Amino acid sequence: MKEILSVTSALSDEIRLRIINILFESDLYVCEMVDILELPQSTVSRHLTILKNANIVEDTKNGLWVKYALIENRMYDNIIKALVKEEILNTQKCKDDLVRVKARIEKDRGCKGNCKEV
Amino acid sequence: MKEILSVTSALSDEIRLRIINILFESDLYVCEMVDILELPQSTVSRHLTILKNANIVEDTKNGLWVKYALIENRMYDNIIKALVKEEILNTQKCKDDLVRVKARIEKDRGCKGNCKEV
DNA sequence: TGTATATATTCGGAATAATGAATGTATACT
DNA sequence: AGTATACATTCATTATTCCGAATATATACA
Repeated sequence: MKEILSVTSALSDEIRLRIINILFESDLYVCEMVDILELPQSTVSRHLTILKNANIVEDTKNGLWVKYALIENRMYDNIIKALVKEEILNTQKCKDDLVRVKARIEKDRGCKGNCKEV
Repeated sequence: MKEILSVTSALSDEIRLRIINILFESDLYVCEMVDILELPQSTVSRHLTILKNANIVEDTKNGLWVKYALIENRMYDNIIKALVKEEILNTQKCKDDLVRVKARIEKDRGCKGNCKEV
C-alpha cells in the first residue's frame, strides 16, 4: 500500500509530471533541468528525490554532475506512459519544456562546465 | 494536465484506494461503505466526491440511497486495475474490507431501510 | 404535517506538503 | 592550499489536504 501511494503521490504534482515529461525526451543533469524548467535548483532537487524514492527515476553520479533517467521495465512503466506521456503533451507548459530540452541537449551538456559525454 | 492530476491525486490516498478496492467487488451504497470501511459518513462522502470528480466512480440516485460504481471502459481503467487492484490486496486492511463487503451484500442492501434491489 | 433516514456540505483545526533562500557537502581545477 | 561548480538539505513560511462534528438538504413514509 505504501509503495503504491508513493507512486501515485509522486505523480500528483505538476512539476514532477513536467520532469517525467522531459525525461521521456532525454536523460538529463539536474542543472539542465533547472534551466529547462526555469525553477530554483532546490525545488528541482527536492522533486527529483521524491521521484527517486518512488522508484520512478534513478540517478547516476558522474563527477560533479548527477544525471537522472526514467527507470525502464519497471512495474509501473506502462502506467506512467499511459497516464503521463499521452496526456501531458496537451499542456502548453510541457510543450515549451520540450522545446528547451531539445535546444539544451544539442549544446554542451552540463552547465558552466563542459561535460559533453556521459 | 488538470485532468491527469485529478486522477493521480484521487489515487493518492489510502481511504480512496480502499474504496476502489471494495467497489471492484460490488457496487455499493454510501451507507454500506460507511459500515464496511468503519469510517464517519462525512469522511466517506467527501472521498467519494473526489473520486467522482476524477471520473473514477459514478453515482446513481435511487430514492434516498446513492449507489456508487467504478466507471467501466474509461481511459484509465487498465491503469487503475494495474496500479490498484493488484497491489492493494497485499494489505490486511483491504482484505478485512473485502470480508465485510461480502458479508454486507449478502444481507439486505442499504441500511435501516430494506432496499433489496437496484 | 411531522419524523426518520441517507447523503452532501460546512466548519475550524490538525497534519501534511510545497516553497525559495540560505546553508552544507562533495568534487574539480588551479 | 583556495576557488568554483553541482547538488542536496535545512529552515521558516505558505499552501494544501484531511479530519470529524455539526449542519443542511432531500427523500420516504406515517
